[in-house]
Amino acid sequence: MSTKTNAEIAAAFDELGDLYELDGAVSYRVIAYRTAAKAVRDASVSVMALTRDGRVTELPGIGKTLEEKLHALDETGDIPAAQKLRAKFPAGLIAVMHLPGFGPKRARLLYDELQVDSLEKLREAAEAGQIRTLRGFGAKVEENLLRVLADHDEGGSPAPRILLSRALPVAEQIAGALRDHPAADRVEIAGSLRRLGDTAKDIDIIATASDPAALIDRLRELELVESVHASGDAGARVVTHSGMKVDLKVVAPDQFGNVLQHFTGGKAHNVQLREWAVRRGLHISEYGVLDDETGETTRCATEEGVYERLGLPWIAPELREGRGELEAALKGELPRLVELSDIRGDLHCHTTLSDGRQTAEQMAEAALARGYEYLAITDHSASHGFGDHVTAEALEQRIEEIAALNASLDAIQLLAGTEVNILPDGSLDYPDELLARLDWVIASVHTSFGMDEATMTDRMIRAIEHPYVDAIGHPTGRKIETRPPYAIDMTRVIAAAARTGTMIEINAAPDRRDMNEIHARAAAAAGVKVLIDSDAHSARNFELLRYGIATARRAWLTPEQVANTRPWPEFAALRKRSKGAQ
DNA sequence: GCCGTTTTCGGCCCGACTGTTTTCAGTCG
Repeated sequence: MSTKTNAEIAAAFDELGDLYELDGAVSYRVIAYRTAAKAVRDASVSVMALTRDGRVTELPGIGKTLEEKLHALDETGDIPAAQKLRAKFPAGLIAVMHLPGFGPKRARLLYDELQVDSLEKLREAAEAGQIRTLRGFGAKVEENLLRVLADHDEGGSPAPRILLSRALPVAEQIAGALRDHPAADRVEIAGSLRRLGDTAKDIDIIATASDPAALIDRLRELELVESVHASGDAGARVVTHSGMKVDLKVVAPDQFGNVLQHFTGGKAHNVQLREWAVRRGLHISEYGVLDDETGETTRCATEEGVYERLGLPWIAPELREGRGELEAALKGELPRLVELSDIRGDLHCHTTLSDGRQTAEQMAEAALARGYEYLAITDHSASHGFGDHVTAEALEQRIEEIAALNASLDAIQLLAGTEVNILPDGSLDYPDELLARLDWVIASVHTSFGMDEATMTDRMIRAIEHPYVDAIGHPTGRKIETRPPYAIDMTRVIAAAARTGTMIEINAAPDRRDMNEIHARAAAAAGVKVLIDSDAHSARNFELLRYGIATARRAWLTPEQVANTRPWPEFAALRKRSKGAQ
């Protein structure tokens, strides 16, 4: 039997949490399973490997009982308690429980009283007017339910998430417009947008103003606003023409810090922060910090003030995911996170030779304008498969062109490179003699995504072991909105990269951000030098590096752990080909 | 079910909203 992935284990714990909830278990037990599921999902190493090593209880939220369940999952592929409860509750009941406005209590009552065990049965009961007869239910619930079920039928996606690169520029534009208003004092973006996650649900803005009504009016009148859904003394909710919800809250200056902290989240971070505070006799909310001893609530004008009141240093929003940041803050071990200004070169971009829009010279000039010290030109290789392939002969000619360009450009080092395809068997589609003549080789998978995990992982590791492969590009192949990652064991990939001195890229293209923050954190911890690359297909695309930086920061990466923060001579020596030569 | 700068037992985040209620339960973020 194959080893369960962290995602599969997390799903098993979530399912068991749902089943226990239906079974009426004390809520804290249910919460414990959900917490454990998150800890597993966020773990940067294989949880099953930890289990076999007897070290899994080192993960926060995993104790003796869950350790036993992990052993069962490993040995039998299932958890006995889950099997028992699945026999007790039909699967359709869990779907009922997850409907908006419904939960375990309501689902259970419907099951016990009306034998509702599926969405179809639920609809029948609602249409027959049976639901309003139940205690705690009424006509309103029944009406809302029928509406929810109708949405469900139309494949109604509940509040689609928006890619960060679409939401953030809009949020920044709105925040900028508000800041420019004379009534504005402080204006900040909050929510998952401020934490720079892959996607956001909506745009949250927190502000203070000398004249709140005037600032709220300013928002309502912005050209990009399509409609106003709610508006009052304390804020407004509007929707943009592009369909994004925008929430503006105007608050008193002396509690701006509390509100910004509260609405920045994330959920797990805030829960942990509040639990931690309770143990010290403090209670945190968006309104302030209440001290049990004095009965007084402290309001904070700044976010720093909130953390300081708790005896903690300010924590960067990108770290606020409940992944150990409180413990690190307490010990004074928060990382100095990598910043855009630390980056000295880009090791992955395309030109008109393959599918890019600008020439190598234009790309070099754009990189120079960004202050880069080096740039690798990495067009697609011989079998790219989309009509943009670069033959071996063309690449040989390109090497000469780059040499000539380098002679004419003093301030930047150009690298003659390639983004070479990793073929299904793990071999590369240029001869070794040609790869040896290049300054830089990044290898990526662009075809045959459907193979099984072991085969795909072996394929990738064969490329990693190739002496002329300096780095692996977008290692899981995911496209956030359109394509899941192919099956690959990143634990093995990272181990192979660490062993061979192969770098792994964080591809900054905002629909990729691949590797993701979990893998990037694991890679750095394993000693892999991480790259942050734009994969630019035009000079303008260099701007997208900020999204790679965001992923790196969410992965807790320091400049030291990112290879392309180094000056050129140091970076040059870090390449596998340089090490091999010495 | 987890966990300990009070605790190995007895706690376990905070507030808003909705719809049902006549003081609250359930759900949500």
